[in-house]
Amino acid sequence: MKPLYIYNSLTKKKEEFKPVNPDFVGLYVCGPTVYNDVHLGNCRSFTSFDVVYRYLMYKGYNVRYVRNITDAGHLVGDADIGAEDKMAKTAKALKLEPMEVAHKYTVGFHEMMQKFNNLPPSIEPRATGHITEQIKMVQDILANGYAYEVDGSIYFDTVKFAQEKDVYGQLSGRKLDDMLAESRELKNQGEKRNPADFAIWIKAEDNTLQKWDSPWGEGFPGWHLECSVMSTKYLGSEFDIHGGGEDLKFPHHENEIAQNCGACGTVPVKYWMHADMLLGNGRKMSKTPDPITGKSNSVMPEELFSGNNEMLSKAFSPMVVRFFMLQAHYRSTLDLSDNALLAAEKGYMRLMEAYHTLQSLAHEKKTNPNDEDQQINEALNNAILDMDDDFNTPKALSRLFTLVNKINSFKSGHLDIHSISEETLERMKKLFHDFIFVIFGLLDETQTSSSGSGDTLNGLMDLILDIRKESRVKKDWTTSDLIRDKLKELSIQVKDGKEGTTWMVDK
RNA sequence: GGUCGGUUGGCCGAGCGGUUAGGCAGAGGUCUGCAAAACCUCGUACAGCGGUUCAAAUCCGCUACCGACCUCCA
Repeated sequence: MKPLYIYNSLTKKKEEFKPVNPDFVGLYVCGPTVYNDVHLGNCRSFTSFDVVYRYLMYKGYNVRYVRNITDAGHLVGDADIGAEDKMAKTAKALKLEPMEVAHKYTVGFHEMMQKFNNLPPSIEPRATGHITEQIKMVQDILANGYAYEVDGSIYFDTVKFAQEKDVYGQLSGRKLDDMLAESRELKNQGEKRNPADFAIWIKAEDNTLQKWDSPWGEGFPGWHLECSVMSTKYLGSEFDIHGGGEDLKFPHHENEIAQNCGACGTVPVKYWMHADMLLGNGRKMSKTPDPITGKSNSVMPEELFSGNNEMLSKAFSPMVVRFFMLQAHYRSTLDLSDNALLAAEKGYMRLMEAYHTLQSLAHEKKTNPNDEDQQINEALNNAILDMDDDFNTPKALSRLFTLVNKINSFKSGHLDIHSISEETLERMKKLFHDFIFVIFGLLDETQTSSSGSGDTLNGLMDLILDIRKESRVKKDWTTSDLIRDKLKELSIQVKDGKEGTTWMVDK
């Protein structure tokens, strides 16, 4: 296996990936809090990690991919000063049971992941399904002296932890002293001994909707706890990769590390990966309304698929959006705009068309050695090296497009197919397929080829194009152009080539 | 205010010391009955200023602008 390099947010360096247990990979990704519909920004980061998951498997690793569903304990604001629970807020607003809210948005989330062709994780644990384990971890942390109880709530003692373990702040690049100095006068620290402390178990009020019995009375777990608990439970106290959005780095992931370390003394994750944000109007796409404009800049996936959004000139299909995301590196911000999506759509169609063309190329086993052969193999090799270099999908995609050019040239006869060996052609067919469908996870949304049989549309198109062919032979341009123009109106593009006419459904 | 990151041609985006991706749009050409598609050719972009170097979009410094995190967000 060729080495894989991953940029590790913890060390801020690219490092060679070496799994804790050879051939097995534990991958944990922070999932959604199911109190609201997923927006496109969420989809981007889940798609980024879907490619990571796919590529690890493609390399031959046996991957256990755990992605949680947060359905409890996620607060808006500070726990100690009476903040609102996200689940409860929605439940009250919609007059639903919290479990109903969770279910509704979990179903919606799954549907959306499917539309984007993201593979389901191996395990998708829920916070509410792991209350016992969370209580146990709170107890462990208490037993190790890194937490304290105040009136039925348990707080993580960040200051003590930071003093005793040289771990806190490493991931987010924060110094606890700085944090203390600046936040001293700003915040109401309530029950906490220190503003940097955070709740790991929160005492329930009378009107709290989701609450469980614990040694400290009725309450519910703190937000960061579920990830610590569930990653440990399913992947062990030390596992390979933990992914999430850049915005989760602090405080969520930093606190996660603190909890794990506070409970069992070890740092949980070898490689931290953070996906950068999707931008809308130059700003992070967020469900939370902008405090100045009062408007959310988030684009909902449905709006994209329907075109029902003022930013968009038309509808875009999920695979076009996926392609659009693949054209940027996961660690870069990505700017969504109508123009960019339009460009992605063209590129996606071109790639898919070339894929079909490639599959139809035949070789007569006679070879005139040429450097085309070498160029093609080089592009294929490089595409793999690009993926090995921190999952560089845009670069790998660019290699594919150099092949698109070759493929079209072979078809049109500008290049002789026999300037490459049969092995190279077969290798290109195989890898081109693998990249598009297996690694990038794209689906073929194009309707093509008159070669397909049995299909009504294909049959009709064969018939129509036959009639058109007849009229062209008779130089009846009026009829042939009428057919072409009317089909165009129906979004079917007719393409006359040297070896006959093909067609495709335009987006 | 603190911490971190970004600024690449008309747009989106790779590259992160020398060989100057890719997609889209644009110009010219080939092909075509005409188009479209495809193919060929073209555009010399790296925020500004200074420095290091034989060599900088890439390293260092300063300035400007933008953003993320520091409250909840993927």
